[in-house]
Amino acid sequence: MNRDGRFPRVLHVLIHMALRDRVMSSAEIAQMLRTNPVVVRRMLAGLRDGGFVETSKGPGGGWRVVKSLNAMTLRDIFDAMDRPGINVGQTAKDHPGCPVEAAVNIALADVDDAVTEMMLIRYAATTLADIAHAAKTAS
Amino acid sequence: MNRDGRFPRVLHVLIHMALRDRVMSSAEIAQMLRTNPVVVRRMLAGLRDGGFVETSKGPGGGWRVVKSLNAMTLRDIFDAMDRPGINVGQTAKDHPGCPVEAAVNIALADVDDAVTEMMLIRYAATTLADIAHAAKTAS
DNA sequence: CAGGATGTAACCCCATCTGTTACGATATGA
DNA sequence: TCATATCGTAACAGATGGGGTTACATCCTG
Repeated sequence: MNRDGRFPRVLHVLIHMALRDRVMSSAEIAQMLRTNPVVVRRMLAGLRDGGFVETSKGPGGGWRVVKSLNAMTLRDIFDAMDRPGINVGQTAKDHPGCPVEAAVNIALADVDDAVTEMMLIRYAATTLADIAHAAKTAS
Repeated sequence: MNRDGRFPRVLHVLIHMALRDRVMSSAEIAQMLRTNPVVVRRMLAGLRDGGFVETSKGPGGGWRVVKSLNAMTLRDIFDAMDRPGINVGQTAKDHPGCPVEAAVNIALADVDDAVTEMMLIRYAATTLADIAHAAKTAS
C-alpha cells in the first residue's frame, strides 16, 4: 500500500547524518536514499524549519544535524514533517444534517483520536538514539 | 487529507438500509450518497461477499441487509471492505541490509502494529446498533 | 568572478479513489 | 416470448498526492 514513504526515509538518513556529524550535500544524501537531490531538499525542508538541521549554501555547503540523537524523538520529526501520511478524519459529507451520518462520523472520529494519540505517545517515547542503538546491537 | 471515504459512507448507508428493512436498488442508495449506482455496487461488493447483505437481480431486485444492526460491528464491516485506507507498513527499502534502515522499519512497524490492534479492538466494540442509537438520541 | 550548493517552480509518471458510460447477464411480469 | 429493471463488471476520465527530473535563480566560497 505504502502511500507515503517519506517518514522512514527521513529517519534513516537523519541517523546516518548525525552519526557522521559533518556537512552532507543533498547529492550525497540522495545517493544514500537512491533518489534525487531535489527529493532530499523537499523531504528535509520541514526539519530545517523545525530547527533539527541547518543548511549552508556555496561550496562545501549542505545539510548538518544540529541536535543530538537523544534530543530528537520520532514525534518531533513526525510533527516537523507535517505528519506525513496520517490517516484520520475520514468523514462522510454526503448528507450534512443527517443524524446517522453525523453519528457515524463521531464514532469514527473517536477511534481516530484515540489511535492518533496513542501513536503520538509512542512516537514521543522513542528517540533516534534508541533506533541507532538498536541498529548497532543488531549488526 | 481524506484518502478514502468509503468506510463512513458504507456505514451510513448500511444503517439506513437496515432501519428501512426492505430491498433498495443501487440507484436508490446512490441518491442517498449523492453518487452513482456503480459506485454503490463497488462499495457494497465486499459486504455481499462477507454475508452482510444480499442482492437480487431483475425488477424489484436490489440490496437487502441480512444481519441485525446488533450483529454487525465496525470491525466486521472494516474487514469485509478489505480495510479501506488503513495506513500501516510504511517501510523504507532504499538500502536492504542497512541496519539503520532496518531498525527504523522495526520501530515504526512496532507502533503501527500496536495502533492497528487498538483500532481494531475499538472497532470490534462498536456495533451499528450503537451508532443508530446515538443518532436517534441526538436528533 | 567562476563554480558549487541550496531553494523552488514546473513538469511528468504512477497509484488510488471517485464518477461515468457501456454492455452483458439475469430475473420479473405482462 | 419479450420488454424491462436490475445487478456485475469492464473501461475510461478526472482529481489528488507522492516521487522523480529538469531548469533556473540565489547565494556563498575561494
